[in-house]
Amino acid sequence: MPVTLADIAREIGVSKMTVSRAINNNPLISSETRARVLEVARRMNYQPNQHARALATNRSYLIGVIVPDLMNLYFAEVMRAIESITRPAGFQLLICSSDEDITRELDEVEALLQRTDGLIISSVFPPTETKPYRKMIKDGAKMVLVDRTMKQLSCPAVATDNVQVGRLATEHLIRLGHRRIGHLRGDGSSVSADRFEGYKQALAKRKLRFEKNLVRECGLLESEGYEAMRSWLAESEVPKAIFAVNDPSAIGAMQAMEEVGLRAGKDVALVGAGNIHYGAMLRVPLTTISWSRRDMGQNAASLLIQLIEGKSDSAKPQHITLPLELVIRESCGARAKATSGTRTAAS
Amino acid sequence: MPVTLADIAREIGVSKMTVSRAINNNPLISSETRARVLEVARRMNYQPNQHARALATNRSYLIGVIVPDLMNLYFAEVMRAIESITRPAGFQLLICSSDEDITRELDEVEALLQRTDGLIISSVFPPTETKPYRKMIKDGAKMVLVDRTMKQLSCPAVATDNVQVGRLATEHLIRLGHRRIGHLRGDGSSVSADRFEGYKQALAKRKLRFEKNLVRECGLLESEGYEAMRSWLAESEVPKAIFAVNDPSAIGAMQAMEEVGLRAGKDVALVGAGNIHYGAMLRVPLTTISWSRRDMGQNAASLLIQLIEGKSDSAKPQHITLPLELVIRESCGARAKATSGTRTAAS
DNA sequence: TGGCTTGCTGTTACCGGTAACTCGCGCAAT
DNA sequence: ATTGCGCGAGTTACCGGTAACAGCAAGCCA
Repeated sequence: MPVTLADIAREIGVSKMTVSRAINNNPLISSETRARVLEVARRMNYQPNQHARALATNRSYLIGVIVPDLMNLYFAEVMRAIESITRPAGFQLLICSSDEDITRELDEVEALLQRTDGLIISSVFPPTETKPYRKMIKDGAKMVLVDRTMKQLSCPAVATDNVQVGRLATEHLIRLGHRRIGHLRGDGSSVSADRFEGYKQALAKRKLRFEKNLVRECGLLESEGYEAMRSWLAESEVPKAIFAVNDPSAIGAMQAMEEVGLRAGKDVALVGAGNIHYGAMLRVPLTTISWSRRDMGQNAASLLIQLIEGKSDSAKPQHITLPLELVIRESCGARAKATSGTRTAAS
Repeated sequence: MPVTLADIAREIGVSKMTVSRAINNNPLISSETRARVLEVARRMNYQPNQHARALATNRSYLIGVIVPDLMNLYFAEVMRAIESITRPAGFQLLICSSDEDITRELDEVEALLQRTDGLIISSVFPPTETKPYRKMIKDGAKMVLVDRTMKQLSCPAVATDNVQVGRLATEHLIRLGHRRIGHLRGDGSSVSADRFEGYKQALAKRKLRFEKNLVRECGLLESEGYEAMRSWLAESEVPKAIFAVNDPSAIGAMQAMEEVGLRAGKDVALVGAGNIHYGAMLRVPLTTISWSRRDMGQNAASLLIQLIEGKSDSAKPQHITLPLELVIRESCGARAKATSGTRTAAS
């Protein structure tokens, strides 16, 4: 049904190849012929078959993106930034969500590798389990890690120093006078582990004792933050200051607190991480650690395109670390004047 | 580099076709042969080339989704619902954002039609301009409209009755005692037009005069709601009650109000539409009109899959309209007791 | 005039699958 | 013994592009 190169060729009386060359702006063709072909192509509403093209050239001009959670606006911002680079470069995005699930992530990755030129992954994998990815990279898979990285993996990556994230958040709470500081510690992913490590380092630096029962397991989803805080509230005394592994979990925790009449910033000092879009507009504006989602996405996209175009030295993959800043709002109890929060550059 | 059917065939000493049949569970093959093939395929880590398959079968198992705004969590919820249906059916999603831009939407649609089996579109087009889509559908394009529909287009669609949305919101404000009700009226899209129409109908029904200067042009993005309200505040008196075309614009307007010391729910009664995720958690929880994003996405996905599988009667495309409810929170000034808001079924 | 570029176009084969048809063989029925 | 049938596997062609090479006329120089 759709028009093919052959149809156009027949119509004008030239070969398929000539038409192909005209369409692709190949210089080995006279400008009159090209003009004629393009005119007819337009008239017949020719649309190249992308699958055929991909099969012949082994390039699909598709980039796969795997994020852990579509409902986390943090990733929406990163994707938007990715798109701002890939789109002008002629790539389209195949976006998938792993829903913070390892098995699902692996499924997605394997499916996407077949149909894309490369992947941008925010991986849910624990930092130790790099085997599957190691293998894929050895087999020539082109991928870039973003936000959630695996240090031992020889693969370009864009992230923040998550140990530093944990330290900044915890130190801020210590500075506010708190001595018993709790932590909602996320899952087994590298981000969670690193932020937890930063939390411990901050305590150690100020000679505060690390208490195991001040740390609660919790996922990275808002719903998980909510559940974690609910059970914490039900089971024991909750500390007066808490660093939550990320903004969604902090927001979930905040909700659970409100349900029992506790208010963040007054009864419990709360700090998150990620600076998601609605953080400043919440009932209690969220104090958080911030970094540029735009730089994150744009850098990741550029790195991947370099990989795809073969313009990067694959011997030593580039790792980009983004600078952090502390954004002080009300949830930590240090009332900020400006609505948008006081920003303190760091690291 | 990657393993192909031919490699496996050579390895075992059978034909490509036999391998293909084994992989695709074709019954015309002995179970011993199949077992042997599958074993070798697994051992060699065979991954079928999707482009070749798509070229040969004219099926890509890709579904394109075009939404107006990735940062609007409303659409994140819809996409998630779409995925919950398409994924088990074996399709992957190619997600694009039109950024509320007509030209860009058309670009995306044309690009996606080439590589997908069908599209789910939340169209930014004004309801009158249906020509491009009409043509594509005539040419056999498979598409389903979601949320933003075009009534004159013969194409399956899932949406709400947006006139009703405008009426419910406006009537609620009237019920609260307001007589001069303003409206942030969105753009030229059908949703905006319909909600505006509902606003006017509600006024007419209560014999309230429609005042042109109580209606302000505004887009559907949060930033546009913010800008619209800012200039409104700068230029003239803002009415004591406002129906904003959707939640993001309402939230943007709320921010602009806060900047000049006005508080939604106290100084100005504000109602949005869409019930986005953070609506209940905002500094001033947002009163809104709600409908199921889950049903919306799931229905749209099912309709499209029916279209693709050829199981639907394409003569009369199905239109699904979702029921509405009013969710009363604080921004309208009617203080609700429960945090989650009072829900009133309607329509 | 012959040989050599140069510039444009055509030919052939191939990318990696699949549809549709063909073929050979064993076995039951005639 | 012949026929017919069904099963399992192979052959061939094609999906719609593109790479690589071949061909061919005009133009230039010796």
